[in-house]
Amino acid sequence: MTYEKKIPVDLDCPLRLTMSLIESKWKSCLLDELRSGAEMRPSELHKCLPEATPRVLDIQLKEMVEDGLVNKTIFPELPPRSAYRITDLGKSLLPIIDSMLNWGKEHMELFEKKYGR
Amino acid sequence: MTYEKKIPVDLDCPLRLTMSLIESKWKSCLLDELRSGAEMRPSELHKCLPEATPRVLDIQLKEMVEDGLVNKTIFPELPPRSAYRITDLGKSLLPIIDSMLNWGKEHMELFEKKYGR
DNA sequence: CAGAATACCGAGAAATTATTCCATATACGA
DNA sequence: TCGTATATGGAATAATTTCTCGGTATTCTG
Repeated sequence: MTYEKKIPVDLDCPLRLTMSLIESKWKSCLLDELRSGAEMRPSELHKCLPEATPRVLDIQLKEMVEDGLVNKTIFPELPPRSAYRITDLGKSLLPIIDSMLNWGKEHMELFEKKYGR
Repeated sequence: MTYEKKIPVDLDCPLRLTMSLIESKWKSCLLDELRSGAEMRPSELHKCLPEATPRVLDIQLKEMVEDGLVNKTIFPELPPRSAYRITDLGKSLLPIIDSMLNWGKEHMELFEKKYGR
């Protein structure tokens, strides 16, 4: 496979373990999009995160399936159809995603002033 | 400079903003080490995080200073001495660090079983 | 005096991540 | 029939991040 993580997650330190599961560019956003527990199709997720290419979403979702954060269902139909759904393990990360989302909202203005636009 | 972030932080989405501040490999660990508010010297931080090279700690601390998460004091002495201290802004990230630390502790065993040691 | 410790930084190599482009196969609508 | 949508993934490239090595300068210890 072209994309294969050498060390899937970091087992040396609890903080690094958690970070290594979500630090890729779009994983936290994907968990946020999937938070309701509803099934979402790849094309739907791409519409929610248009800045990400379908390719990178595909790769990161695959890793998240492997790590147990989301499930994937493939419907044997044509045209092809598949769907992702957050698992209980993935849901247990949502409080962390929430706190990052809130922190970001509270401090966005500060960083816009500092770096920004 | 050799190491310069092209886009310092991600201003497009609150979640990405927060992530972009802490997603580098050692930043969350550095915040954790500095949490008490005490000053810590670079060599001291390296002793706490021996897996990281002094070089990468230096680079990531510099970015954290720029982002306002830590302060740096340089003492005009020889041999050279400097020290880092977490800022109020940095402290406001500690609840997030805590929740990641706790999640990691709770699920470490699961991932050790899964990906082995 | 030789060597370690101190902080820092440049340069290049290596590793990791992300992007871009192309190809597969099929059904549906214009 | 042609174009679009669908999901997926190979391959090459680009971008980013981290690692390794070496060099600066000075003090202190053995």
